[in-house]
Amino acid sequence: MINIIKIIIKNNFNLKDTVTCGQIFRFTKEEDNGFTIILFDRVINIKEENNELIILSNKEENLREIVINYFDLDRNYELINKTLSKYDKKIIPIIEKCDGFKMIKQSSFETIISYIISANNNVRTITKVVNTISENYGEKVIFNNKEYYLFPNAKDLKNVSIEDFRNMKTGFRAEYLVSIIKAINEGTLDLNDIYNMNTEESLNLLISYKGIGIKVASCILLFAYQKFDVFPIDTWVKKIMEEEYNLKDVNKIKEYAIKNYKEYSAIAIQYMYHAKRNK
DNA sequence: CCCCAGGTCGTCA
DNA sequence: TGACGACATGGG
Repeated sequence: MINIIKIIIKNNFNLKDTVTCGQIFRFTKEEDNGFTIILFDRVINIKEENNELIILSNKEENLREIVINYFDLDRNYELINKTLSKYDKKIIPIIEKCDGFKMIKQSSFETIISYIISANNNVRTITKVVNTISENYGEKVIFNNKEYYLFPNAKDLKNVSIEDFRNMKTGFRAEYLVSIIKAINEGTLDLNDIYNMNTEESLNLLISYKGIGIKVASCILLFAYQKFDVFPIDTWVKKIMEEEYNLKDVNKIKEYAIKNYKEYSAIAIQYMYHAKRNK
């Protein structure tokens, strides 16, 4: 039988907002307010209870470490939030709405594929497409007597054609997916190299691939590589920055973020996104 | 039939 | 460099 792992929550942790805010796409909300999430090589069920996280998984190996790492539970967000509010008083109510919010550390390959699909798309559709790809090419996992499918790795997608991707409703992004999957399988692109690169180098590398522009590259570096000095400015962030700060132009927003949010600009922008999109 | 969604590409000046 | 239309798909 499956063992239960319990993790005591030391700092604030808002499981619901962290999971549902649009960082990740492969989860389901359960009736008991817990979540079932597919991450890396396993499926977990997680819920909050009496200041503890209760976790079940189909795979116990390193489960505690993997969950703590995935939800970034050891990072001091109090300090980050203090830094953000230091030069910008207007962001304080936004930060308060994001209390307990963590930046999830995702699989690099899954993040790249998901965020190429995210271009000019909405969260619901992205979720549907990413799940379809997983169901067709990912490893099947049984958990709680239900079938789940892991996100496929690059080798699993080696022979998937543009037409195949089109049939999975990726739209015009199909050729971009095929192209970068080929680069990874041929070894011209090694996703692990990016961990050792600085932000500018890694941005330049990523945007050299078709389908990855500055916004998608920023999301990849934020969500998979924990580079916080990027600017994932999407339509929602543009809206809130125009309403609250009277900043229309993307470059003006960047300028403001560099000046006021320093090395944590991406987290500030993520807070803005969350505050605006999730009302 | 319109507009919009975690934008990017190619083209033209 | 900067502006601008096209691009697949689904929902409001």
